[in-house]
Amino acid sequence: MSNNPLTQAQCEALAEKLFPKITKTPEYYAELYPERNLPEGAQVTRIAPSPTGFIHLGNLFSALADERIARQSKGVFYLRIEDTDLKRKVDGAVEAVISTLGYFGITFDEGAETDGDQTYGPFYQRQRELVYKAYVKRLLAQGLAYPCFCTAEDLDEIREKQRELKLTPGYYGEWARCRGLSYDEIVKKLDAGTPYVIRMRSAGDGVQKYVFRDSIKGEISVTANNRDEVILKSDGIPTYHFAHAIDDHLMHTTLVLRGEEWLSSLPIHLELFRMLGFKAPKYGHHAQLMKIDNGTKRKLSKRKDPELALEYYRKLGYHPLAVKTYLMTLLNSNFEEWWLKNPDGKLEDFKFSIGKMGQSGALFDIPKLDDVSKTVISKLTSEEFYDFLLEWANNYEPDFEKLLADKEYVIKVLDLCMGAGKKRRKDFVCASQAVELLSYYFDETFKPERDFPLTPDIRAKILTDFLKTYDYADDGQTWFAKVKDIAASYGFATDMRAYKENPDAFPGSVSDVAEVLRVAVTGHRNTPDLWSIMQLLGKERSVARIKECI
RNA sequence: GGCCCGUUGGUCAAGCGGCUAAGACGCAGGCCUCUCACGCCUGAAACGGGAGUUCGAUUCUCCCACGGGUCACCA
Repeated sequence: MSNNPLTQAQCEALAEKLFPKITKTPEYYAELYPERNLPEGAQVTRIAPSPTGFIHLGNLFSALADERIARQSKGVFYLRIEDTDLKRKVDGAVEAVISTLGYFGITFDEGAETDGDQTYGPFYQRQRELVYKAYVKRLLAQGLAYPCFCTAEDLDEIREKQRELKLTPGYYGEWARCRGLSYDEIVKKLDAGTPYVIRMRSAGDGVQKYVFRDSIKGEISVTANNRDEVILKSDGIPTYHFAHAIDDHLMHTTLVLRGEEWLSSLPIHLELFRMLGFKAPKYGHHAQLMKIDNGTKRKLSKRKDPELALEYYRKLGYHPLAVKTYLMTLLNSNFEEWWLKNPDGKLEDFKFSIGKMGQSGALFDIPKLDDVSKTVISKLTSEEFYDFLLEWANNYEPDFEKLLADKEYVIKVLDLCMGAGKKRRKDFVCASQAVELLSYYFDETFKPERDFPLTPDIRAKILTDFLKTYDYADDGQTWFAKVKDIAASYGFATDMRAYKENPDAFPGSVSDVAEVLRVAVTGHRNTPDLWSIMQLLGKERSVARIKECI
């Protein structure tokens, strides 16, 4: 007990004076939350967001890793709500966390608002106040914690002085004024009703270094903590540090995965675990997601980057599996290779390992997301993609939802647009983009750009010629033969190879003729097979659209 | 500023003392009996800098630079 001016008896008296109503002991809680009965090697992981109402990519990123590790090892993955800061609390935030993560297929075995096992609950930190206090009381009795009466101004003053002296700022050593308070002084302040916090009495010197083994980063050098960190705030609620130690011990978390911004407070946590007589969990600190801004890499920011919010992707209609898959490529460097080899493999089949998690901050790359997304969607059946579009439209695009009402027709359209068998097309990136891509299949959204090749008069002639021989009953080959005939009648090349070898020998080619038709019918220059489209649209509509262009 | 983490093509990255330094996205070019998409082929493109250890450093050590993080009664 480093320079504690109080005697053992005084410590105990103080603990009792401060927390007379706390009668449950650490032993009681140890029994209440027994060791989990899990198979060998099972990992217990968790995500512990604070209910600020903002769920971002980083949350999903770690949740994905936590979930994989737990499920893969037949362990437990739970949700704990860190609502110790009432200033940041937002109503409905917990529901938002669950629903948003749920959208991306993340579910919990236990935790807040789940119907899983409640043995280790409650999972809201606010509701665990008495648990924390039992441990605070014990620490007090052991002389490992003490009340501190410093005001915010006092602390500012201390920091200011330290800054002048070029010392490390913080409440430690001789700067920890209240650390040396006598029993009488403490009692006097307490009786006067002076507000206080409880601080841990650090035994570290802030100098000694030791090597810590991080599950992701490997060996890292840490300096022993020497700060008398606040463990219980003046409102009687613990700080993150303390709640983390208590909860993760009592809930028997085996692996804590968190952002590397926590690395600097690791010494505090380690000391806390030691002080409390707990075995510390394994830690894995992962790098942050970054973005490129004005040529420099920086952390994704809540205020400046809408793409940080998960809601952003949901709104744009990215398929949840696409976002997950992309995140997985960032999460585990060997995932992509595996995915290429196992194109039909499910995410769950991939053997995820924390050791393969990246060391440095990955840049979130939308083009790459889009590519992954196209692939993911191309693996969906038309039916599945239809259901996805429908659900999205139902939430975000009511007009589009109306168009989807004719399911039979839309499925046929999707069949065409997605291609069949091995020849899958990869046109679709997300639902909002699909609305654009599909626009010409519906009269309501058909807005032709009419960007024709060739001159207006020749184009009109081609269209007129086409209508003369057009027969809806023709099969694709017959149809195309007729298109070729038209091309030939204008002296256009009908053999594309010959045309490409000597383009100047012809005034145009069959591709120009097809293009004129394509633009007339769809309003676009790039579409899937035109004959099929016309079959789908039906004779009336196709002919009408062509006539309109003559 | 102190402390901590990081630095391989534009991006994500493999690499773990000896390699023509993988692969993916993107980009450029080409091929695929009408465009596009798909697919395939080809190409351009990288070890931040400086010392040291070593027969030999992308890989190990140190220094520097740069990037990031953190120093709250926020998590």
